[in-house]
Amino acid sequence: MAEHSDFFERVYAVVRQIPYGRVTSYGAIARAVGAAKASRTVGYAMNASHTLPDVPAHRVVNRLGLLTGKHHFGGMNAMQQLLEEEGIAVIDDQVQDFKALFWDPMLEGAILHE
DNA sequence: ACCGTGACTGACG
DNA sequence: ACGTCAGCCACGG
Repeated sequence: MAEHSDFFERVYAVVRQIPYGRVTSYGAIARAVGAAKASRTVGYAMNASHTLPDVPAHRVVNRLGLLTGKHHFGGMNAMQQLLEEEGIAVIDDQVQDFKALFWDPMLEGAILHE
């Protein structure tokens, strides 16, 4: 009874595992779900994730650490504010010390076994 | 089933 | 290092 596509479910499952105060990239999630080339679709799935409370989409940025999707949060600074609440410094839509805050689902073994 | 869109990424100049 | 182009996958009309 998958109401949503399996692809979406896998994406949400990974995003939910993003630790507090950490961030990851769409590409990293895409690879974790087995679709490395579908990074764009990951963002698409995030757009529909607003219906799910356990999907911290604000912790998902592009591979450069830029808040490319902040515009989809309704407010201009909504995404940035959420990140700063977790102790993540964001300047000019750029996550500071992004490399250190980056959380790789593949490295953490958060991959879902089908 | 075809075409357009998109919260991306990698390669090239 | 920065800007631009093309490729890629999934969803909606």
